[in-house]
Parts: sequence; structure tokens; C-alpha cells
Amino acid sequence: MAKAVQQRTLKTRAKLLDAAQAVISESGYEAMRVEEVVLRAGVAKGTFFSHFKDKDALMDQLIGAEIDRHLDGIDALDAPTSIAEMTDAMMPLITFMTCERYVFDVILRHSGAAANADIGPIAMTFGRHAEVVTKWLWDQPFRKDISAELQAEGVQAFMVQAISLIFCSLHNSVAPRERLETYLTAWLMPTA
Amino acid sequence: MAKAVQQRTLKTRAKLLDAAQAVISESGYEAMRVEEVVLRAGVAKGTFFSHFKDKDALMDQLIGAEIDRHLDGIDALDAPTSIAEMTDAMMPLITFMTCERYVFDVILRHSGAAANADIGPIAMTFGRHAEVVTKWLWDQPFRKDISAELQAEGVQAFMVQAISLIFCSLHNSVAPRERLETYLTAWLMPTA
DNA sequence: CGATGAAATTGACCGTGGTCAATATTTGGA
DNA sequence: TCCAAATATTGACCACGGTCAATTTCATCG
Repeated sequence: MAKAVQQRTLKTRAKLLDAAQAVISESGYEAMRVEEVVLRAGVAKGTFFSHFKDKDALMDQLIGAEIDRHLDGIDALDAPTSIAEMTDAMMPLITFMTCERYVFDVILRHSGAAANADIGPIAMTFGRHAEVVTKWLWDQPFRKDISAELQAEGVQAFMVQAISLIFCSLHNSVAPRERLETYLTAWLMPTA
Repeated sequence: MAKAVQQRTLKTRAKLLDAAQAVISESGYEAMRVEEVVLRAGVAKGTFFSHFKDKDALMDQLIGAEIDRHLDGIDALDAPTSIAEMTDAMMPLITFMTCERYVFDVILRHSGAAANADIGPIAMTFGRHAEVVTKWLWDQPFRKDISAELQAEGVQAFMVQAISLIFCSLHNSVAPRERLETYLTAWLMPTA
């Protein structure tokens, strides 16, 4: 008999999430401290870890939710008809993903789930993103020699690469938008 | 007048590196503890941090050196004449990069340097890897519509993607070698 | 040699994430 | 309404990376 989750539990979790969100709004993701969150939420430290496996799990939820919000916006758009349009459509998401180096690190760490058991919010968003891109590619004037799914995987690979290079001193002279557009043109519209 | 570095310094650094390597050989990278290393090296904890900025910096050196050894092997090879050969040539490197999830995380974190000042060993190896691939691509029967440099950047992006998916429960049914070959064929030999 | 300043080393101490046995609260049944 | 089992909460405690003022060792020069 599945036991119903107590009201108390929901309330405590909400308090923790609110407190965390507040800290992040004020000081950013990297600066978030578990101690600060439990202090504001008015609960003991141990309570935090009975609601979230670890600090990373909370970040997974918060950042995953934020990415999902961006995907909602992207999903509402008409399918882009050019590489430039596609790149533009992804820019708000990319901007968020690069708002802090720490945020991008967390995203990378969670982009693939470690075990079947724990496919977290961020991993889900990667799946969703691939779906959106696949849908976009369905009947576009792009290459036809490979599947839309494979094309979408490539789009993700290049998006990650373009973002990584933002944080790389050796390659940060080119803006991410232009770099991504170059990549995607070469990937989706080869002429040789 | 630049003061020569003391013998003592070199000796201590060597002791620390040896101790770290020993711990890693026995228990792996992830299990390495600074306390254990300084204990074996017979120095105080503070000494460790006067030789390495932090634990990550030591990992950067050790893992970077290991990657360099693999690149030496790759560099000694004849330029591959097919995608399959190219993929095979990169497999030993990929195998090392995926020996532990932690190792891959460290590599990703250091693949782009945070500031011009600290381009570490791992970041250097990425540059070197790109050069090797670019050289390979120079006169190969692959696509000619984009530069060899851009092709090499793509090869790196797909290598990272293929590795990431190894650690992803949603996509670990395909072996990394086959996945990479699929990616590289689509990237380097498009037929549309 | 002995003195003196520079460089290396030390270890007590701190910040922060995470654990767990003890305690408090809730729930469902008699 | 009361009791017992299930569930949630607590906070002292630990692990481990990292800091820094005090101390020791080293190199150079008169």
C-alpha cells in the first residue's frame, strides 16, 4: 500500500527550494551554501539531505527547471528555416547555460545520467532538446544523407563545443553565436 | 636576477608526484586524497599546496602527462586513410579518458583554460590533439568545403560527445568506437 | 665563518558538504 | 481516543580540501 506523502514533507521541500532560489537570485549559483539555505528555510542541515541526495541534486532540479523554461520558449517558436534562425532560437538557452562557469559545469556533469535509476531534470532537458531539434530538422532544406536524430545529436555536440570554447582563453575571440553558426552550417549543409 | 630553484624544491615536488602516482596506481584517480599523498611523501599538508595551487592542479599535471603519452603514440602513426583507421587510432586515448568518470570530469573541466595565465597540461593536450588531427586531414579524401582546422574542431566535439554518452544511461547501448565512427563519417564524408 | 634576507616547510585551524543515531511528528487501525 | 509503526527532523559529528602565521632551511656576501 503506497503511503501518501505527508503535507509536512511538501512544505519543507518548498521552503528549501524557495530559500535556495532566493540565495541564488541574490548571489548566483556558485555562491549558494547549504548552510545558508537551511538557515533561511528554518530547518536543520540533516533535513536538507533527506530531501536532496546532495547539493548537486538540488542544483540539478533548479537548473533543470530553468532550462525547461527556456525550452518552453523555444518549443513555441515556428520551425526555423535557416541555420541563422536556428542559432538565434537557441541563443537564450545558451546565454543561460553560460551565465556562470559553475552552471555549465553542473550541466555537463548531469547531461548524461550516471545510472538508469537517476535520470535527473537536466538529463531530461537534453533529451527534450534533442527532440525539439529533431522536429525542426524534419522537413528542412538540410542534408538528407543521415537521419534527423543523428543530425540533432551533432547539433548538441556542437552546442556544447561552442559553449566550452567561451570559457577557453585560447579560443574566446569568436562570439558563441557566430561560432555555432559556422559549426551548424558545416554540419547541416555540407557542400562537398 | 632570477634565483635558481632550490634542489630541495625539486626533490619535494618529485616526492609528491611519486606518492600521488603510487596512490593512483593502487586505488585509482578518484580515490586519491591529499592527506594520503602528503603522508606517503613525508611532508606537511601545507607543503602540498605550496607546490600545487589545489588538488585539481595536480590532477591536471598527472592526467595531462598521461594524455601526452597517448598522443606520442598517436603522433608516431602514419596518417590514417579512412574513418575506421582514424577511429582506431584514437581509441587508446579514449579508453584512458573513460577509465573513470572522475577522470573525464577533470579533463572536461580543464580542456579550456579559465584564464590566459593558466593554460594547463590538459588544455595543451587538446591543442596538440587538434594539431595532430589537422595534420591527418591535410590531404585525405575527405570533404574540401571547410578548412582542416574546422574539421579538426568537429572531430574533438564528436569525440567528447561519444565519450559523454558512454556515461549516459540513456545512450550507452552503442559502443563508443562505433558511435564515433558514425559521427566522423557523417562529419568528414557527407554525401549530400 | 657568521650574519642576513629569501625561500621552503610546518601544522593547527577553518569552511563546507555530508552522515547518522536519537528524537519528534504523523498516520492508520483497534 | 489512544497506541504502535512509519516517516520526518534534528544537530553533533566527521571527512577532506584549503589557509596562513610562525618556523626552519638555504644561499649569498662581507
